[in-house]
Amino acid sequence: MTSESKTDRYNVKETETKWQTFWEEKECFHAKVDPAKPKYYVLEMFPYPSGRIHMGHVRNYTMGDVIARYKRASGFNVLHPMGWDAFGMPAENAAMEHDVHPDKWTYENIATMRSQLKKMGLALDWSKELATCHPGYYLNEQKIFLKLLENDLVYRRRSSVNWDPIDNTVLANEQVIDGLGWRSGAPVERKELDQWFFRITDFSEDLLESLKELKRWPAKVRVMQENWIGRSEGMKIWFEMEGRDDRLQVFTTRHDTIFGATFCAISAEHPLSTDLANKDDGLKTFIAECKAIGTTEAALEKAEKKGYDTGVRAKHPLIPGKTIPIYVANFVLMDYGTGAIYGCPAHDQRDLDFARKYELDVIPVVIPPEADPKEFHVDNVAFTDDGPHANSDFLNGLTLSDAKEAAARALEKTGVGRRETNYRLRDWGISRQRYWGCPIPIINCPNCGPVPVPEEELPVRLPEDVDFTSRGNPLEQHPTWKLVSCPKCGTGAERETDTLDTFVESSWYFARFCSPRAETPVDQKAIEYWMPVDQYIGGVEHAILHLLYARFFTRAMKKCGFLDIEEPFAGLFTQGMVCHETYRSEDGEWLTPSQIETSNNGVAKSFVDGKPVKVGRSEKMSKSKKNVVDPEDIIETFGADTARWFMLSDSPPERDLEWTDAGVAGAWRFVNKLWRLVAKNAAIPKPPKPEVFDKNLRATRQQIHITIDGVTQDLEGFHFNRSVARIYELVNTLSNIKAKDPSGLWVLHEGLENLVRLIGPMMPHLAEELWQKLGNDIPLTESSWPKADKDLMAQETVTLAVQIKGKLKTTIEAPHDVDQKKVETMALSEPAVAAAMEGKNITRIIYIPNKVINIVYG
RNA sequence: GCCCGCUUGGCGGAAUUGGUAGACGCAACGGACUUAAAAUCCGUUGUUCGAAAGGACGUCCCGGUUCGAGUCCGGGAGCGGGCACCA
Repeated sequence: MTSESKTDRYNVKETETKWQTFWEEKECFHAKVDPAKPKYYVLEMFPYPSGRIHMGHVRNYTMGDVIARYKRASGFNVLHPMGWDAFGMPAENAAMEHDVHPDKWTYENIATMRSQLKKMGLALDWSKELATCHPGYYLNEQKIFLKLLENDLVYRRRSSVNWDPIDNTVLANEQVIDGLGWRSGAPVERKELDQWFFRITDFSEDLLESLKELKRWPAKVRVMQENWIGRSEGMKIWFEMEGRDDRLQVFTTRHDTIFGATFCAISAEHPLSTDLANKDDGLKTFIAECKAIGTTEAALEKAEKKGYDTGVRAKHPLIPGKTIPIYVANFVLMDYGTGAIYGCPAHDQRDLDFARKYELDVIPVVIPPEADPKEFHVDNVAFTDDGPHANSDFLNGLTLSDAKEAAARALEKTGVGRRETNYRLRDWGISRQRYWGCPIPIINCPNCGPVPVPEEELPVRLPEDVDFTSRGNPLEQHPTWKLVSCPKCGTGAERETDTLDTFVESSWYFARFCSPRAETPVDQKAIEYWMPVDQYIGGVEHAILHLLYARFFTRAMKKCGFLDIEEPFAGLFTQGMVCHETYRSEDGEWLTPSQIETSNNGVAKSFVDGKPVKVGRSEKMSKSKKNVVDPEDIIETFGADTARWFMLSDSPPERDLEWTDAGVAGAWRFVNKLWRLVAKNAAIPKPPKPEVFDKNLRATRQQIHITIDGVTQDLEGFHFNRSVARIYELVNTLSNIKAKDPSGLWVLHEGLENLVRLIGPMMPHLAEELWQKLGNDIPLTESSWPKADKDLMAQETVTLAVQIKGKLKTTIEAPHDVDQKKVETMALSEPAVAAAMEGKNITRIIYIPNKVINIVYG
């Protein structure tokens, strides 16, 4: 007890509060446009204000903060803002469940989370804080929307939603569980509504091509977006139909297989399906069945592939007199291509499964190179490789690409086909039948149709007096809000009651951060200086939708003259999740980690009732599985620096992190170890620099400078865990400096000063405190990043591996860059090598300087 | 179902371009200090055979390329992310 005197133990609370206050009062992190300085914009994906911050936030913001502080020390003018992605469903759910207004709920959550984030000691510019649910934000979003509308980037069409027939409510995909509504339990139907869309597909090619330029994005994210956009070159082909005047338009990428076409399939939502269903009750029933599947691609793909023969037959475009059946099929998407396909079962697995099920013909038109055209047939595995064509008239013998070309020409010549590039990407549906979102600034007039709300009447504010007890969209239920007169003709009209998808807010907030209080959506001067974001950091789960929407929106804003860049994020880093073991009681109830006691023999018991607990594998921290640790508890007990350090140690940032008590304890021990090491030695003044250093001290200095260099490179490359390991090694070395003569003391001080500067971005409070202890008047936050002395880093000798036939025999010490002859002599005279080589004939020696020498014998 | 990842000791991980696998941390064990405990410090720790010296095996599995493979290629398994209304 008494040995734990004031000098031994680090007073975390006092110190962290001290420096947080200091940074705030001095406005250290307020960013101002300064064209004389190079800028650096660091941004972490802003949080949804769900209530309290979680470990995922701590990890995300710690990483961003390390970059922000490191770049700042390296001389950049850093913008590092924070805000709230404040619109969304949870606020409405809270309103329904706890009778609290979404506005109140959201702002209270923001207040809580802001104070929690402030305790993390982040180098944030809080003066730029914004919340997307604030009218100051959504006013500008409405302005952008209207500009987009003017520029023909917005349109309205019918599109389906998940409809709960009991609650009379549109459901999010998340609210559909196994095809049933989450509250009512009723089977969910697809229902068509008039909805607004952004023309993201206008930019398909550009969004795809520009991915190549995003050099500082993870390759996997670029690949995912590439596949998502899904460019494919193919043909539109028109099939005439027996007994009908219209033609069926299909899209295919395998027009070389046209002679193998044995059926056509159309989507249940295809106009032809609707038309035919009028006279066919069986088809009507089948279409209803299709619409019960749901709207997600996964549900459609997993559903059993089914079809319904419409009885209408399509005429083959190249074989006179041949007709094939037209089916309505549940796996054909109306939104992709033309909503109609032709099937060539022999060369497409899904078509083949379908053909076998409905006993349709299977005609092979491509055969394996060595196969006999007369013998080859397809059973239950489609042949999808390249090969000579057969049973295909003028295509016979041609390879896949030649056959495609020839078929395309023939189809174009007769006017029944046209080459076309198609994209899997669909236009972005932005209508949401919900209250807590940005109102769409449109008035629907019975005479004029949709009319923009005049700019001087913006923002269209959300009404506050809303009722969440009835189901459906509160805006639509509101007695007066929607009743207005048409701005054009003055007759009675209705406001658009749909609100915008919350992805719209997150598609431009990064631009708004540059000038969050500007009267226009963005301020030119600010945006030109700060944009693009130099480093964006967030979860991989956003790899496609959010990031693609933001890329589109930036282009759309450019087209409307708001800004002059295409790509919002020059650098992207996607971090892993924070996981924890899961615990269940004997009766299967989930338990929180704080309810668990683990005894010395490793048996886990419930802290509450002493009963044994089943320890499950580690999973992403989630409320539902209760495997959560509250960051605030950790910060209260161990301080922000400990939490931050733990987040950065061990796990590579792109991978999942396993949260363990032992790991936190280790980080906490290290914080104290550092404090003791520096506090103890800072008391002894630094002597003048000596002329010479002995061998050990030279090695220590070498390590100090290698560490500076290594940590710098690690931070640049997002390898925080590696820099942590280097810092541990340096601390071990510095702790072991025995000689306290002037030269030893000088080196110790050199090491400590640099050490403190290196930990600055990771443990800013402790680093500031130690920096002050070392006698510095200028705060660390205003000090520059250390520079490694390359001369001191040079290695005098290296350890070489000596291998025989690739197997390690021994190692030898040799001068750096020594030539091969000398190494050979040294290696062969090693006893272990000599013994192993006795009587053997050397056939080859491979020498990789400073790494390895490999002796190969006959 | 489709697209994209990941898999290395008891555990988290390191190994910059194909060149000494296991750095660093955690846990465990042994020791020092202490009346005792905590804290701290020192040491051992991939598996296996061996008293030791030393040997063999070893990076999810199977196969290949190479003087040499955790790293490259082909096939497979398990786990995770996304699939357009969760954010």
